[in-house]
Amino acid sequence: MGPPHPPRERADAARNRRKVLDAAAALFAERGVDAVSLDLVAAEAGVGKGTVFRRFGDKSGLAAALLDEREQQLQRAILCGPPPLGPGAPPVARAAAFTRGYLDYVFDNPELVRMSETASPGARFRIGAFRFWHQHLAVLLGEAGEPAARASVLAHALLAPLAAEHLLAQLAAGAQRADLVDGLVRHAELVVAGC
Amino acid sequence: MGPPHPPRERADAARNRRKVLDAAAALFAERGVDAVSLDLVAAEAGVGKGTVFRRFGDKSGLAAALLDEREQQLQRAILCGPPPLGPGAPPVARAAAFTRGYLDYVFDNPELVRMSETASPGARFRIGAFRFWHQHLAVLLGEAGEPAARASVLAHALLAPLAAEHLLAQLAAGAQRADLVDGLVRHAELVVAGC
DNA sequence: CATCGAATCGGACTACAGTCCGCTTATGTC
DNA sequence: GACATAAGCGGACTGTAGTCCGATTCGATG
Repeated sequence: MGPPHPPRERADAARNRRKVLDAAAALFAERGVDAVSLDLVAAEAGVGKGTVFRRFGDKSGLAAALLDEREQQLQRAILCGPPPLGPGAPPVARAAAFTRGYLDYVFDNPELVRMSETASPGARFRIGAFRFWHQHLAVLLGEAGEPAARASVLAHALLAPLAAEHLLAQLAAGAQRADLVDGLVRHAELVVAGC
Repeated sequence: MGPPHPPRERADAARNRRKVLDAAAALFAERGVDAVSLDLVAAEAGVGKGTVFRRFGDKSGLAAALLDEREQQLQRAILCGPPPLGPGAPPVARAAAFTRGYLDYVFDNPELVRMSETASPGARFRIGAFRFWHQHLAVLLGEAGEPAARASVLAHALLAPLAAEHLLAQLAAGAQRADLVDGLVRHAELVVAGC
């Protein structure tokens, strides 16, 4: 058999995706994530509205695409980076390191993360990355001795307070970033240590 | 001085509020919370659109108004009901009882709670009730020995996974309600016990 | 290079959230 | 009971999310 005609992305499609991502990054940085409509992104990118929606679905998909690289970086560090974030350290230390790493990721661009999580209802859980974080924590909890059903729920409990919306709400209420990191790392340690 | 003209609610305003709440309850129950627009609620209630928005702000406000009674019931039980939910029991037991009570409240009407939490961004934290729950847990954590800044963050961490959106996502992913309750009660115990 | 099938494009279109302001109606006073 | 005042009403209006499908462009093939 010859080459199975791998369905490559068309050249114009790739070009348009870049134009949209560049325009979105510029507009988000300039005016703030909330003040930018997808209409505007499309106009600025010089493409039609339908193109933006077909490719990214909604604003949360667009935000997720912009965050993709940073996110994969963290995933790689977990899968094959040095401990305690990567494999090799005990579960409590890995969970604490994950919490720090994830908070760094969120605080890097909180508005964008919030948008990727909340633009459409349940968006956060549909993202592939969420499953990755959840799976990682559930495995750590399993290693620490929790039964599977409970480990899954506790993994959710560890991830829930890391949502950008929660963090931003606490900052807006006057909390310090250092206190958030401190409290959430302790939270992770307490839960994984399991008393 | 005479009576200071207490700004009472006008009779027609009260009548309209009832009409809107009744129409909303009926439509939400019949078609599901998501499939009902406020336009439709206004039409069904026989009032203008502006009336609905002026009084309830948005769909989350309307949902919150419908939940108000059930919510105050839980608040009363915490403030002056019998232990372990009410005062008198040790912090760990009270936090566990709160978790059970709150989950009962959410599972009573999950779609409505989700709407009250997510219709507008950050809605959950603006509701007065959220502050109440947060304060309650922060006090319990303080009694258990946590310093104030950390107690506030941990109280957030206890509340975050109780969001209807999280619970519904887990149910949709196949989790059982009993496992959620079990895991989240344990979560609360672990955090308040503080190792 | 000409042709063809299919993937992609783009903007008109629908529906909804939320605002605004001239009109109506209730309430308290004489 | 009539009046003055302010609170409340309601629907027209604006801007955005998201859909849809006829027109266009791509890339492979002979």
